[in-house]
Amino acid sequence: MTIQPRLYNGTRDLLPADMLPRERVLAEFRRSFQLFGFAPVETPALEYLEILTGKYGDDEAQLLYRLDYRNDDPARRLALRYDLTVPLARLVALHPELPLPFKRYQLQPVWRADRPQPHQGRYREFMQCDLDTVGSTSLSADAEIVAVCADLLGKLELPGFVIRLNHRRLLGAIVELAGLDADQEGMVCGAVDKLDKVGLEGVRRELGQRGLAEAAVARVLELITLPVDFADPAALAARLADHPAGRQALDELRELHAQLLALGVAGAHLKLDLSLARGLSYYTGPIFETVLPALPHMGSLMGGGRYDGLVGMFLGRDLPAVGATLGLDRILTALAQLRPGAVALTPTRVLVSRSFPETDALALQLAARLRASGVPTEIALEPGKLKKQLAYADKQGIPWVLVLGPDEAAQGLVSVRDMRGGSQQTLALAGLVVDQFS
RNA sequence: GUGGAUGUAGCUCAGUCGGUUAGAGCGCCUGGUUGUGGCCCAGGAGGUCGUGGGUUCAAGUCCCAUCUUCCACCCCA
Repeated sequence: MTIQPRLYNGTRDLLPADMLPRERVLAEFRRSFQLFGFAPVETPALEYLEILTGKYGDDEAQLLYRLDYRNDDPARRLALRYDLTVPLARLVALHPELPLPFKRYQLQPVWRADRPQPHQGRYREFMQCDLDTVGSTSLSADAEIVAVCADLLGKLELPGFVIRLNHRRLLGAIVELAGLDADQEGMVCGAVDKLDKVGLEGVRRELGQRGLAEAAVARVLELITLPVDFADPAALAARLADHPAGRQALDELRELHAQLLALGVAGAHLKLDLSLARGLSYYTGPIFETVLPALPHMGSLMGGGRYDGLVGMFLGRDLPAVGATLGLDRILTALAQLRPGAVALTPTRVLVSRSFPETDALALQLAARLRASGVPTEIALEPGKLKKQLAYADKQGIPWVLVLGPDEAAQGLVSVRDMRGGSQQTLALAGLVVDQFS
């Protein structure tokens, strides 16, 4: 009786062909984060349920994985973390000794109980790559976060990525100017967020269906479709003339934009977009999100914003914060869809074959020498037919095979076979140039 | 969570109006002697037809249930 091997939907095994590109991208992430002075942390997969609840919005109850463990005691209920931002807020509140501003990055999986859609890079267990600055109200903190993300997306050669920028208080101003109550903001933003997907009429229909008066709908649509441009937001600014908070939010976005340009982010990647809303309820200031025009079915690859009230929920006093999340799995899915091609199955560059007892020790010594020079090297673990060893190298995509038999050994030589081209040459064993293998 | 599909060999899929030992391509294994992969040739292994019921003389094929996976929406990474 064997147990049926199976995977929970929305989780996956990552094979070498998945992990090798993944590790490359992760290394790039770490490098960029540290280059901007962010330091790594990790937090537990498990948190007390009460830490996580009440932070994420309407669908939270449905999406949070609660653990069926000590469910009798409400104070001890546990859940799998849903993101890395709330655990960070909890961490900061628990470590008041940390010097501020605290700049940290965190690369860890999170869990969400929604319906998986692999083609959209959507899973129940997925890796989030977070970057946050806690303890600064400066717009430079916001700018830095966005700049790191732009830097990374550029390095990964994601074509034409667009960072949409908006401001929570600007959305609030629009709702007020449309003559609506503040408690309708969430609903309005939710509908407005779909503008680029369902179009103007789609948004109009949804707002109508949700009970908004026609006149109010018209005012909302008029405001969010105002021609907006960082360089010349005149029309919007005019409409906000009598709304100081909205006016200030717009000024903040313009300042953010100016700093991003100064930090070297290309203006073509930046777009002021009044329809960007974002569902997480903890955002309070500038918000941003990145999608790829080439892959409209894919959700956002990166998203974030300022959340000045979240840490205060744990600390008792507000501590400002701003951060972003990069979706590693989604980025890798996007890259695979945009640039399909052969992927490596192994890091091995050289296979040292073994078919001859009399030169076996010599072959092992050769492998040791290559490794000492930094060349990822395998030895044939089961000496035998050379044919099988070559077939193995071929299937694994190992580019070089070395053959060191009695013929070669007698003259101090080694045969070097190029598996991709199919050519082979015999070189002096002592003068082997390892550079050609790396 | 809402709506729609799907399930036959490791993978991608055929399988007629229900009818006898369920097929193909790819992959895998062995061989085509003596130290050489890919291409070619010859052979071979591998299937509870997702699962459980039902209809029928007879079910991969029809009906019901269930599970699985996928797609769109919702939301987001």
